[in-house]
Amino acid sequence: MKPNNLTIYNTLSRNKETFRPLHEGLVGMYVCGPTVYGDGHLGHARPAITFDIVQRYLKHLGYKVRYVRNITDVGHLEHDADDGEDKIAKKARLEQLEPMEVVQYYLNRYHKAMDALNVLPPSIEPHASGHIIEQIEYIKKILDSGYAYVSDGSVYFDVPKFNRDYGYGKLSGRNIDELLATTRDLDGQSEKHNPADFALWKKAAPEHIMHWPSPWSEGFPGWHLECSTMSEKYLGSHFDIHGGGMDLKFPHHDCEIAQSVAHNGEPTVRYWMHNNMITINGKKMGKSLGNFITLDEFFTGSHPLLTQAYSPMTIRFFILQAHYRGTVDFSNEALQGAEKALGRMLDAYRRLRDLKPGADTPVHDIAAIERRCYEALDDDFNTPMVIAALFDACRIINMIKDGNAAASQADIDALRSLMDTFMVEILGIVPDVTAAAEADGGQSVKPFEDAVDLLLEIRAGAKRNKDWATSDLIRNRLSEIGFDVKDTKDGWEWSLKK
RNA sequence: GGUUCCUUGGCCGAGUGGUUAGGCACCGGUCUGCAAAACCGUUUACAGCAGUUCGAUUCUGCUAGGAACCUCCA
Repeated sequence: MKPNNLTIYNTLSRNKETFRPLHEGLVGMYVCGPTVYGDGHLGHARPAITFDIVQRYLKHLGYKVRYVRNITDVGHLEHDADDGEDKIAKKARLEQLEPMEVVQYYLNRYHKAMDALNVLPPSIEPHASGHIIEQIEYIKKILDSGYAYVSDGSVYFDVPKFNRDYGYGKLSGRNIDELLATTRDLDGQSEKHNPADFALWKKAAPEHIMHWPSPWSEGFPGWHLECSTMSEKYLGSHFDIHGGGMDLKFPHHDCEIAQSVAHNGEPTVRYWMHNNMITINGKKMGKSLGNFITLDEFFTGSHPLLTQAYSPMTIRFFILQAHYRGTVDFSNEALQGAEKALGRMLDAYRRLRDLKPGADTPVHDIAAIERRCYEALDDDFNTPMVIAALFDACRIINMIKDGNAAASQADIDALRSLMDTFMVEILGIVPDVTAAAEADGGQSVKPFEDAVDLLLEIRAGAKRNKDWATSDLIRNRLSEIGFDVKDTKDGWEWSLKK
């Protein structure tokens, strides 16, 4: 374990708190994952990347992290909740597919997008549909404790009773009395004792195709239950971090707290973390708003709002340039700025490879930059400050490369270690790789890279002879083919054009 | 209406009661056969009003504008 002073902003206390795990050296973390009934969009990238950083940094500090991120494949009701039809079932019928086939299709695509964004997989990715038995057992315990009731084959959580005993809505700061006063009684909710009560188990309507047997009815679990059930199953009745989007604070997470407390008698989560939303032109992206852009559309540029394609790493870098608790607004101008900034950082990282020492003793205070990186991460994962510090390192790298600054071997080693640790390992920023290069670890492209170097060697010879025609011909032709060629003090460097 | 929160320079985006965030863009310079890159330098800030303070962008109040949640959504 490295000594650390990590602080985390706890949504529940509304304060930054020193992080101390429940069990020495171990961290349990649960994050609300995607509902896989459609393509992953920008909104999915934010929490995935936010908690990817949390996972990576905790691991870097030496913790053994069990990171659970669920897959919601049952239980979320459609907007027109009157017919009680499951979201996934509805989409499935639309496409004439088996529901689980829809789930698998979109889950595969989700994983592919996460890989492209260099989001590490969670330790466990449990499906709600695979934990129906556990959820039924969970409901039984809540019924036993007296905080739920059965009504016409469905089971509802008794919110007023829970509120009297423990207080409901603490996370979102909601006042239950006002909630009750402002919630209208809707048709079809008459089986509830109170409009604020939420379903733990819902009897399936005849046309509902995803349903399971239970002691109360043929039906499906309520939409808050899976997270309480699966987090307890894999992390225990008390665990460290629970994350998700801010939009989930209410009702989802407040309901989770209610369920867990009714089930165990006390809260289960120690640190609640919520990432903020992504907006497009100042408005939240939403399925109902119709302004959402899928990740694939970003990667290919195929959306009317996009003037060009943006690589997965550009998206990741852009998100990390803002703090996770702030909103971030997407615009082409901002994205293009991020793309250039990322290129600058990756260029410097590449130059690190063949940096030559020109001094015997260290001349740069790389340790100070490292300190700034740790302080930033310890301060509730302040990734923008880490990036700012790394850019200072990039400037030093460029100066050494250009011969504008001396450096010792120790300096160069420190810079390499710094960039490898913070840029690559913790921020997860790496060059985008092509599918071909990825397939065999770069073996197949090596000969082509050597061929480009050969051409540039010939060009260097032409330059020595002041044969500018040949020199420019090679550079121009390579440019047409798709390479950027830059001359340096003692040679050249090239890269594929963006 | 209720709850929570935001408003920083051309753009994005940190942060702080008094000291350069960083990136992109722009401008000037150095370097270069040219180009690109790189480096150096300059310029543009803290929504408005009032208060607390020796001093506020940073604390308090009010005003204006905006957002999320309260209903499926990351």
